[in-house]
Amino acid sequence: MNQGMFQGDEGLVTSSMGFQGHEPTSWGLSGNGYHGLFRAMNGLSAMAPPLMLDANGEGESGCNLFTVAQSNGAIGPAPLQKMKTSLWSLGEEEGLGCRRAASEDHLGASAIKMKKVKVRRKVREPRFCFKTMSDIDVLDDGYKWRKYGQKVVKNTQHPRSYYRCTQDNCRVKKRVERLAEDPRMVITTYEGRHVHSPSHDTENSPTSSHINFFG
DNA sequence: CGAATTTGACCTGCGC
DNA sequence: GCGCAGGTCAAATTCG
Repeated sequence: MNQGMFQGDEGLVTSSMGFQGHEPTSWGLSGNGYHGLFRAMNGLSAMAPPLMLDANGEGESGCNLFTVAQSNGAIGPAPLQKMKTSLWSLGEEEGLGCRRAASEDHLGASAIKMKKVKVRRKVREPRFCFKTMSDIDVLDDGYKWRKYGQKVVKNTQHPRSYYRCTQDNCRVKKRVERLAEDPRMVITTYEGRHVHSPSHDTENSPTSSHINFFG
């Protein structure tokens, strides 16, 4: 598959994924070495950087990680019969659906381009993406998103959607697109860190799995 | 009626 | 330098 990723052992997640509205702690898993995935999925809701992909000492900051999980749970508002999710962190130049890493620079700079300030952001926002076999495009990850654009990218018949966190002064963005080779697969790419907690992550998180990592 | 989405235009960077 | 491709803006439209 993608270069720069290593394919991890496969395992099964028999509960819902780390999206809101579901039991975040009732992870079921076969196989071992997947604690990192759990942390990652929880971190997902909290918009954790890739370095959160460590729990058992596996996975390090900036590492490339690829693992596969499967869920029978219902995700988001629409019940899914079956969901298959792959999660990986993105290295510096890594990106699925990203034609070139430089576009990320462009992405970062675009936020201020309207001010005619030609300062290229040196600091890349942490970003990672995961692949989900799902009928719905936008999974409920606990945050509120506003769509601000849609674009048909080359060599794909499905448009890519651009979302921004609706929270004030939270500049997290995500892109959602379907895999060209397999339209059943939804690729969600998160960029940035939330500066707040998930919008409806209050009662169903007894272990406070959605940690705010941003202090 | 306000919020969210849609969609075409525009901007920027990269490759040729 | 030009064209292409991706990302964003913002006015128009739709939705709740």
